[in-house]
Amino acid sequence: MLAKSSTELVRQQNSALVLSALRRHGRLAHTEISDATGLASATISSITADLERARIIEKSEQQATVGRGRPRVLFSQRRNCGYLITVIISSDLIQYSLVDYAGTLLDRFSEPRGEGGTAAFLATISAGLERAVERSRIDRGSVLLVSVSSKGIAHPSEPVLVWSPVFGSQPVDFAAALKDGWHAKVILNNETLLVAGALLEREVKTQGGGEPVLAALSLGHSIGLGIARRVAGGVPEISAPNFGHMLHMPSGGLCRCGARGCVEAYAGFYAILRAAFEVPVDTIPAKFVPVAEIDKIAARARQGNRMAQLAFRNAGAALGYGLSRLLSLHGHMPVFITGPGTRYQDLLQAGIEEGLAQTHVVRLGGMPGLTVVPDEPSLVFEGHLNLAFSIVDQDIIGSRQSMQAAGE
Amino acid sequence: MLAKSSTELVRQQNSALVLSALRRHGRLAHTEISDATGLASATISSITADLERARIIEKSEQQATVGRGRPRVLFSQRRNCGYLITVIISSDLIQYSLVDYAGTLLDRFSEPRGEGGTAAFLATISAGLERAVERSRIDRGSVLLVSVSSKGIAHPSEPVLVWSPVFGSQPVDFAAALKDGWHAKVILNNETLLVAGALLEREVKTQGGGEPVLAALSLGHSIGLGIARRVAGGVPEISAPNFGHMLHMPSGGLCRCGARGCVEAYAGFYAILRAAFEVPVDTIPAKFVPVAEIDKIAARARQGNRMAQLAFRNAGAALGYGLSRLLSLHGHMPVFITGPGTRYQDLLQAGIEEGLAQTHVVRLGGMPGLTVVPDEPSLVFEGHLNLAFSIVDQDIIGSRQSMQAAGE
DNA sequence: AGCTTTTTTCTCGACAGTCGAGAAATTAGA
DNA sequence: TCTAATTTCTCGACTGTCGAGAAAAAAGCT
Repeated sequence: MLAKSSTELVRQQNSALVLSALRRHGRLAHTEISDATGLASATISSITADLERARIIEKSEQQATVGRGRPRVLFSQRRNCGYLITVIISSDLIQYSLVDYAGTLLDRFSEPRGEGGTAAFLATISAGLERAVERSRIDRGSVLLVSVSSKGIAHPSEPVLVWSPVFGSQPVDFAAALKDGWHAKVILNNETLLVAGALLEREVKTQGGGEPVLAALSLGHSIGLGIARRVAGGVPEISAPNFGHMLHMPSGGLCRCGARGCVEAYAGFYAILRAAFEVPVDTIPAKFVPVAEIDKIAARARQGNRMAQLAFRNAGAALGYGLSRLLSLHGHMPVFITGPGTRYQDLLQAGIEEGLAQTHVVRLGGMPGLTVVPDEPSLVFEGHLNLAFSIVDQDIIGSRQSMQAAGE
Repeated sequence: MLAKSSTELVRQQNSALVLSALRRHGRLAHTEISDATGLASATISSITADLERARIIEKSEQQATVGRGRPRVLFSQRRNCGYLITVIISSDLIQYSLVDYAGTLLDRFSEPRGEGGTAAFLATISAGLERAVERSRIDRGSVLLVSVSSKGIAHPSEPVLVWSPVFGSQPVDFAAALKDGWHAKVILNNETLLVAGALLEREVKTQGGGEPVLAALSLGHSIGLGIARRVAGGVPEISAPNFGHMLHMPSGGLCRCGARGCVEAYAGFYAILRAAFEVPVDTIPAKFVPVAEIDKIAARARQGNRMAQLAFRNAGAALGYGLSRLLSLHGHMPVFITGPGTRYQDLLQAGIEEGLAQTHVVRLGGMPGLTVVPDEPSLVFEGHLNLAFSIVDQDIIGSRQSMQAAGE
């Protein structure tokens, strides 16, 4: 069923367009906004006047005043229009970042994630959020959005972690981490989904004509995958399929998730460890493997140790077969590999390519582009900002009465 | 990048809404359209007046005149506003159907698809299309759309068959089947994609609140899969992943496509034949297997023949593992099984469930709904109409100047 | 038959939004 | 001080949606 349209929705859409142009380029003049959005100059006047009245954007006083003619007035987001907190959960740490509405990082700190069940975990996060606002003396009510990322599977609409390596299928509802005084919306996304979104945005920025779809593959203790697709004239579509726990080998090695034969049970760090030491594949996987441990195996492999080489090669093959299935089911697309596992790319590459090579998709469409992108943490943060601000902007514009009221 | 909006687009969107309501319910009164679309009565007046002026819809004279009050005037599509030809290509036949703008079937005939290369094949279709318009004495120029379906992989935007069981990776461009005098747009879609689209539309009609996503699995000589997803307030999103040639078993049985270990090489009719007769899995697959042949094997299996039973069970397992991968990469969704292979469902079922059961997605989300829907041909045709008319309507509305001009 | 009731369609004016054109503003340079 | 250049701002025309109520037309009632 299609949705009906109206003139008000037109204004909403075009306001969003103006804000997103401001996000992308930061601090724009009237004419520049007009060029970037394709809207008529008069429309820009009207929209910016509205947004200014609603205290969402402001004219920045400092103007470079270069060239002749009437000096341009630059618009930018009002910094204290609202705040955003990103919460990046990794296996041992939780990182909190406080960002203002203009997108500048105000504060960042990390805390150990601690032991205990989901309740203790949520309490830790709750405390972390409190600390974040108190350190910068910010009103809880002015935090518009808390954007959480984690490994595992997020509920498609609620901020609930449906499955995670640590808590299994015990659900974690991050909305419960906000106590009284907070009005923020909470969103939760898979970490690699954010990476895919960030990579897509980078592609768009550098060369607009790039392929509008890509996959991000994160290698580490667990295996993450995100897909980002730019659809014509709309908000990009990003998703995080359950790649790490897709079936690789029926009745195969035991996985941390309890099932058998998952991709992760062959390509995760613990699986590489298991294979290198010829431990039976049905032994319970190690909870956590220090990277140094895998580094040692990699060193042995690079010195010619057959068993170590085979461990990496089999891990690569599991990834390659998995990627071939991804391409079969989602269409051909380039793959960007990231995460701590990229340091073993030399040992994995052959297996990955072997796994891909023999399948129908690859024979038909050619080997997909495989690009290593090492700096995962900054991609995750970038992905947080992209996604979070697009939601915040949408929400702010959506609540039109606020704009009307502020106009008084 | 978002697209800019304008008042004209609003009218386009709302006109499309009116036309789609007319498609769904056929022959509606002013008030009914208003109810169905949520638009104000005055807006309906304006839009219907426009569409009538543009000779797209008309008031149907015959009114049931039941109840008191001013009698309602019913609107419906003008039948001769344009025509649509669907071309359904199967392994041995090509079926042509001529449909008028109101959606009523005017003519239908089938022809053998013949032998020879792609050029001869296109010539056959070209002749078939000519025959279709001549039999009904319809002007070639008034055919708005030719909607073609086939097994295989269609190009995402062009009407080009990128890979097919018959022609392999030799491309077939159906646009070339239209000679001079034709102005029709040509679209090509995978057959099972249309089935998925039709099933989704049926779900929407019967119970609006059903899950907004489903997969259609077509079992036969080859294996087809379509996914249909209803996104909030938009046109449904349908796709046809390359499921049949997704990797099932590394270095496995030889497939018709030339690769090894595809799902089809275990679950296609020729694969069941191969397995039942214990032919080595690397023998060249049979070009075509009569259903009677598989029926015989099924009869033997039902009488307790172990080898025949195993052939079906393994086919089922290949499907089950494949479906588990589908659910991993596309999220949990119900599966509708169709095609000639559904007559062996009793023999396949156990294997399918076995393949699904052990994977992480199914352990987490439960066994997906598996529903058998036998009548594939009518689903294919339904899918053609759904998709084709949504495109035709969009095009007609999109060309606004035609509406203005006709208004003179 | 004539009046009332009921239901539907049609019309009008208010309001929101976009656009093009051109006026107003403001600076650099002659 | 004047002119050219450049940007912002404003005005009127146009398109579109909406609510309210007028107009139309059939059924029922007296």
